[in-house]
Amino acid sequence: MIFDENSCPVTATMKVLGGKWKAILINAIYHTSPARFGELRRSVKGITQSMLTSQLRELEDDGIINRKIYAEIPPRVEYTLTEFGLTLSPIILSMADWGKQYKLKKKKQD
Amino acid sequence: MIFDENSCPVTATMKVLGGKWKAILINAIYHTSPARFGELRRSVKGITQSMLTSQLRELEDDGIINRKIYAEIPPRVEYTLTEFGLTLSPIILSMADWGKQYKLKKKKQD
DNA sequence: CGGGATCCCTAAGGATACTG
DNA sequence: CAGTATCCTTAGGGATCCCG
Repeated sequence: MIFDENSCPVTATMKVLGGKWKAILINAIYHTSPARFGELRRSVKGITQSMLTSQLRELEDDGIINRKIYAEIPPRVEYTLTEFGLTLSPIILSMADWGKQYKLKKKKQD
Repeated sequence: MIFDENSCPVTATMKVLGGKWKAILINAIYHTSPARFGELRRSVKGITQSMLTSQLRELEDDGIINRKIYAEIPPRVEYTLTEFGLTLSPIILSMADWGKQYKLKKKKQD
């Protein structure tokens, strides 16, 4: 069997939620919907403004999240998962599950 | 709610199957078990020997795959998923599923 | 408040040659 | 056959400053 990087659907998924921040951002928006920009910046520990902006844009381009702008002063922007983004939740939730098991396993090794 | 990079189980999972090759390698070994080194090098298109070696080592260190060495000439090494590695299959399979939907969606956008 | 623009640096990834 | 060992390139990520 041939596993081509460009045709592999698993790799396609990894491109969408890969990198250091996307999975955690999807998870955060999933639990904090709607989520404001500053709210995410505070709750997602360690992320910089520029990374938060760029990752949110890429998620938006991929159809995972919605960006709703309110014409107010001061400005307000709210992020929510799209319907398509919600189809990721089984993956995110099972990843969260597995991550917990993995941490337990790691502790035993020490 | 606080989402800490170091405590987030989703991030922990991403560290295990993140990067360019690990998810596709797990998928490949899942479908080609036991998988020999050269076999993987041929079937996983585009991967180099050094990347294949390093990624397999990291997966082994994480307890995802087994590495069985046969004391033969010429040498033979077989890789299989561990029991713990098999617990990843729901994630991998749902990622494969989702990736297909994502590709369909992308095509429509063009 | 929610960004954009710019510059910078490390680490992930890749190419090549050699070996038990 | 299944790797090591080196060297090299790039892009992911980060810091800082500026703006409507």
